[in-house]
Amino acid sequence: MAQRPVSSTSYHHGELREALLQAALALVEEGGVQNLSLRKAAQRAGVSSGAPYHHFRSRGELMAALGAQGFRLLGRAMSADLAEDPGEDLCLAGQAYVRFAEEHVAYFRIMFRPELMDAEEYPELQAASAPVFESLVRRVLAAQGAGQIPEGDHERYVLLAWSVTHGLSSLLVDGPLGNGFDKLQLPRDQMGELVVETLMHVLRGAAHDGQDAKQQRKATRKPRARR
Amino acid sequence: MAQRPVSSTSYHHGELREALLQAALALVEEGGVQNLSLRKAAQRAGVSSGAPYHHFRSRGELMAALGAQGFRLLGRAMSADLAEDPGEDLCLAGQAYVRFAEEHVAYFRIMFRPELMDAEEYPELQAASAPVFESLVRRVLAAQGAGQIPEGDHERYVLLAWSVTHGLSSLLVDGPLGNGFDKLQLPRDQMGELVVETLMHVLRGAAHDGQDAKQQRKATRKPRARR
DNA sequence: GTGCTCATTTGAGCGGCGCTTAGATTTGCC
DNA sequence: GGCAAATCTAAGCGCCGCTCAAATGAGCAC
Repeated sequence: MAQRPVSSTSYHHGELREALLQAALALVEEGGVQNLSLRKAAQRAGVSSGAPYHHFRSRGELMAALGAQGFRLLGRAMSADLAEDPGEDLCLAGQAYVRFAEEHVAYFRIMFRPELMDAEEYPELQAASAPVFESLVRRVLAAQGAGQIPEGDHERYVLLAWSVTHGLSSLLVDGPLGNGFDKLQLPRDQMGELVVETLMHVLRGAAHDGQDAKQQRKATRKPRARR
Repeated sequence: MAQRPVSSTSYHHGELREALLQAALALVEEGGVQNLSLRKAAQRAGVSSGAPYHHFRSRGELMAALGAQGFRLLGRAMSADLAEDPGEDLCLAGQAYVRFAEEHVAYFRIMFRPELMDAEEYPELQAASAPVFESLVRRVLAAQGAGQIPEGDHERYVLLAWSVTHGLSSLLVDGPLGNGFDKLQLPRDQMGELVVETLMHVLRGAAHDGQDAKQQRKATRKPRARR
């Protein structure tokens, strides 16, 4: 059963699975997803081209394993910064999402390519990505409870927040051909903070707006009569 | 110079370039980007495996051509619905963006994979995608002028709007492994309308909010003194 | 230690891929 | 009719994912 000899001069590698994952990630970092092949990864790990198939049923399964790693990293990154204020907390999580995409381009590209990993077959992926989504919902509900997001159906705000962070991340990672971004004056590495803050700002504005309207409605019986 | 014999029983195909593009799109629709190979496309068009290279220098160039087609379609889709009200206009354009992604998954997947088309080398792509971005900026400025988006630096709102529509589209197309979406009660085909409307709603709220604050500031000299 | 078992690894091989090249075929133009 | 250019074929190179029989060695019972 090979218990990690670490110095691998032997016939049995011992840590081949980990070595393959590491090599695969490096290959993606160097030349994109298309640069990742099991043969190259095997070569880097110092084994023959057939060896990987004892640890991964297919290239897709290796990609799924990398994707799961990525989701676990993302989850940790989003839980790293905490804030007392629920709105601020949501804000930090969103910014962490975008920062993760910028700093781990290779992971991000793999994570959202379900067609590359014969997804759905690999429950590890589901298990790794579920907490990320759940924490988002939790944060949106908390922010709503604190009156920093308009009341009512929370799902639309979950989807809105997720769309914004994921959209900006995708645009940064798979760039729009340099066509729009280059025309914007904003520096790339500040877009995450700026966009998430802007969204949070307008959400708070709308939340207060709604409260005012409601209070006013209560007082004067005239709905939507602001200003 | 072959002038499209249409009924192609001859040695020269005559419309091979178009036939290849059509076959390639069909292949992506059937099995994703990974299912597209020049050899298969050539076979569908009834020519040998070397023929495509007289019309496309590489697989990437064919993808770039498809991507350019996609951007032109997207541009047309976003200009289809017009509204008098600038805010409503921006809203419709955003919803058209998401609808395009849902209805033309194959195109959408190709358009935002710069690594698949040796992008930057193909000015056709730049030319096709630039108008889409420019129309977005124009609409944001118009909505700002009509007081439906907070004043000031418009770029943050351009980026916000783009991120929302692109993010939701990406999530719908490259699905988050069914992990989050399946837990939401919202029907997939209504997410586009809902999210874009929600964003526009909070933007309007924040815009009015800012106006109120400003007017109040003018009157009472007490900044941010609302409620 | 001896011998057994079985996961691991090898190496050869299959079909498919992107892309190149040499040569056959056709077209448009003079 | 004849010619140059464009188009297409056929063969081939190296790489790919994946499979399989055979070789290897680690762990375990004794």
